[in-house]
Amino acid sequence: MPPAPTTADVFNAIAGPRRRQIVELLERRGALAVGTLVVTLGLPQPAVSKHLGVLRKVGVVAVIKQGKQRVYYLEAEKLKAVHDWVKAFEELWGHQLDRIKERAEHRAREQSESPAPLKPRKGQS
Amino acid sequence: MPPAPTTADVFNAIAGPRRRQIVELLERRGALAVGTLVVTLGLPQPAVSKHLGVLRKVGVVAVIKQGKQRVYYLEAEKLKAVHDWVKAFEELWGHQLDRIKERAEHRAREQSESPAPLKPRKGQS
DNA sequence: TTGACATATTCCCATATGGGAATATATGAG
DNA sequence: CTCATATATTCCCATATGGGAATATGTCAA
Repeated sequence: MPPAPTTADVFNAIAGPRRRQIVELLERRGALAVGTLVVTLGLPQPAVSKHLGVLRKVGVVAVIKQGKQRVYYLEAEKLKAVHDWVKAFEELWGHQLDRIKERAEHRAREQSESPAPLKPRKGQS
Repeated sequence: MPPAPTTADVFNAIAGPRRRQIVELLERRGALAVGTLVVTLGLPQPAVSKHLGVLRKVGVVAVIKQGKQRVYYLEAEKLKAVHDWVKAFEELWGHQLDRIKERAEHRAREQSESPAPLKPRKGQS
């Protein structure tokens, strides 16, 4: 039973710094062949190809075959999902945090659930 | 040599769906004790505590000791980093993508670097 | 003190990951 | 066809990860 498929979504794709670097490069320089990324990142070519594979699988980048080269470019709409998700918390970081702490202390009164998944220790004597 | 410390930043923290779920819950319901999260997520308590540990380590959540309970709340400013990063690509998903593809094909002319990290195959005769 | 409750920590295991090394595939040149 | 270039794929290894199970820590009540 796969309760939570961790991988293969946009959030996971941009979790790695290297992959974020690639995305930034593709944004600043428009569209780049693998070889250019290899030189720029200073990574071995297979590593770059694998990162590009992850980004491509989730649709953050796409490829054009240009002769023997593969030119990668950004598909920025896929990043919009991330943008939208974080945007939901935008209003929060405008408010002073102390209020949040107060709210935490206030609402803590209501926290008294009995988590069923807790197994009894071993049966008392 | 750690060329790129993959872990322990905000991007990595929200990469897991479970952790994103926790963040969403804390936003919608304000501040929650671990037990509440355990019940809501249907995860065993240790798992929840570990996820909270990851989020806390990067500062996305914080804790208040409330009696025996630990009440967690959001520190939304940490999410701002993600917001800012994605925002840099905001303008891109407003433009039609065909132009980007054209641009890719256009710029592909300039892609002719010689990746040094490529080892010669076996030495030609 | 002891005991119950709430949470954290540790150990274990299966899987995913990044990068290195080697090899395979594809495409163009001749 | 063969060869070289450009990239992708595979194998391997060390490390990280999520979740289960068990245990430890902390805090309150009596």
